[in-house]
Amino acid sequence: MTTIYDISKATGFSPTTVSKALNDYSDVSEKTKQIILKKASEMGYIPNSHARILITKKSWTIGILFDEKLNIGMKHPYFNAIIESFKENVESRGYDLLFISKDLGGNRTTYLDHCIIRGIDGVIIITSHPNNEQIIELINSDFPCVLIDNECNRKSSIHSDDVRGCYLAVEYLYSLGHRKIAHIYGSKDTFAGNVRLNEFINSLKKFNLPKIDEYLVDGGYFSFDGGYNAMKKLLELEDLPTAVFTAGDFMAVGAISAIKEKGLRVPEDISIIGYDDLDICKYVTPRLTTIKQNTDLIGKNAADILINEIDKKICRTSMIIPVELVVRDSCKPIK
Amino acid sequence: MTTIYDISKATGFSPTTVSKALNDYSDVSEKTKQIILKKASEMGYIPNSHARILITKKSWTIGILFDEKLNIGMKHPYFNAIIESFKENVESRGYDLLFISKDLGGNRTTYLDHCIIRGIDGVIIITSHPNNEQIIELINSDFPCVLIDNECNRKSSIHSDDVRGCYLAVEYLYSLGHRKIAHIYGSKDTFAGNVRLNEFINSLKKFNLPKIDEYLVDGGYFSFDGGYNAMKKLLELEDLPTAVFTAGDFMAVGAISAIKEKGLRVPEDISIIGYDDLDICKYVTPRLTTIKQNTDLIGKNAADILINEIDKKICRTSMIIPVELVVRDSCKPIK
DNA sequence: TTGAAAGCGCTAACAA
DNA sequence: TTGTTAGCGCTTTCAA
Repeated sequence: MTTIYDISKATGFSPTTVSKALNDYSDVSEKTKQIILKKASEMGYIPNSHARILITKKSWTIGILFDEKLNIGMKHPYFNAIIESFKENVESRGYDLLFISKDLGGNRTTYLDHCIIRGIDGVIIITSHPNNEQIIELINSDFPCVLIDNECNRKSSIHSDDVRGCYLAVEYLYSLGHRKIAHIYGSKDTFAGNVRLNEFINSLKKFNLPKIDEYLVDGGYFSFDGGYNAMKKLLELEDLPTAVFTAGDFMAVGAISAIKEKGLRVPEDISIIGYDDLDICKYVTPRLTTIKQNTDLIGKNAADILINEIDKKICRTSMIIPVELVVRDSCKPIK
Repeated sequence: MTTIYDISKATGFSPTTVSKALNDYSDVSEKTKQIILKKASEMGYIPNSHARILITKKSWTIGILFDEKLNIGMKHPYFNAIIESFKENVESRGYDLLFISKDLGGNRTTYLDHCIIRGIDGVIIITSHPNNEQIIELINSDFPCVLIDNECNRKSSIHSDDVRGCYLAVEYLYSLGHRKIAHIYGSKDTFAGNVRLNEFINSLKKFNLPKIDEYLVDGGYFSFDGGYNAMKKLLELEDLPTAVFTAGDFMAVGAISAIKEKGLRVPEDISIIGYDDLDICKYVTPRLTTIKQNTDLIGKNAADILINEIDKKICRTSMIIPVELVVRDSCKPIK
């Protein structure tokens, strides 16, 4: 391990000057800088970030707190897409990404403690249960945070324009002539599940469609099985809906599966529209019509917001990202 | 920021004793320990990992080097599943996961330098291009590494039993009566693409089936489009294969799409078998028969191998994980 | 333009 | 069982 002291000895300059040269400070002569840089390279010098962080208090690390109920962790394509976009953006600005767990070095720690212990500069929170005690502790602290797919008056947040998304879905189905529209909603424990359910109901009103309680079914935590089971309930009704809007694509695929099993066809008998625009939409049969969430923009802007907060340029931002209708093959005009 | 000095002053014990109490050393009296712990808690003491790492040289951090050509980064479900399993395992042993990029703090660094600067304890490498200069530098260093889905005589590695996987695929198709079996292979740049192509050919031999060059088509980097385009080429042949083995599930789904587009049916006209067992297999039509790679075991064991290496218990391990045939609906006996 | 001294927060020898 | 001293590798005053 070469240190700046080794370089100091080898070049005859003081450690201070070596440090300055290495960090490209202006108060070192060009000549000295070149000598030091050359020697450092020869000696294979590699800095030690911990020593540096200890004194500068800046770790160039952003934490990622990923905690969701589907319990498939990183396998969830929607969150993954956001994380990927977030990661690209923060990395290009020189930050590393560190996963924040509840354990560290074999000891139990809270999320907030973990962030402080590691000296990270900020944290992005992706969670399906924002009422978790530890998450609340973090949100109530003055640690730089951005919440994804949530809202909160203490911290910055970013999510899709679900008001518009739900409206677009209902409007599209309405324009195809559907009047009996059901909704498989995501668990009311979740921000997205709640908002989309409310906005679905609001959108019905806008088109003067009645709210029918039997047409509102809980699809759980946005999974295939949740959608499948919810659709089965809908299929037991006397008066079947002609279209179903699901709060997530996985649930839509599950619903389609239940419909097929019953011997009915999508979209001939029942139209289905999803939410998210996961890759899978293109690969299922029929290809899924859906509301696209722009994961690229969500991740990218989450990074901007967080870094601005870290740099103390901005205190708090709430951002809403546009959605769009993606028409494929799972909806059809009513006969 | 409370430090051990603050606690030292508040309790009257020396910083050393405070440190020992906080770290649960045995040479502190129980009474003293309790006093210190109580005070620490009162004062809201939270340790500083950087100061600790600086002296102990152990960061309780594992790097993850994720670099693949499909260029969808974390969105790839196969690698994600492995990372998720790996993450769970290392976290439960007290390690954090840090993504290793090529930049740090705004400066360009190589992967190896990045690992050293951050003082991480080890790194897991997931890459589709192991011949990258920087990857080679890392592999040739004495930094603790585990390669996923690759082999290398310098470092530990773990991957699926592709020899058996390809055999199982061919055996299954053979048992259904198929004799004209094509293979859409993954790019020869990749470890998996190469091995599976070779083992497909070896398996043909075992069943005395001829190797037909036109039946071997490059599907690129395991993508839907790659499989789609490769299948289109196969469909132009005079003498169509009755079954196609693809080196990845995405390519299989792409191939199915091309077949349907041509007006043929899967599995009635052409049987398709994939590789990976991604979630998507269950959701496409027909549900995809495939060779399952055990991502849970790969991730879990990768963690074990790496941690054993970090703890200097074992120098190097090469591990091969069993695969299995998962029969669904995309293959059919030949008439 | 350069360097001496101090210290970030912690742990590890060693002595008491 | 407790404390003294030194130092991990670096940056930051401040003086020369």
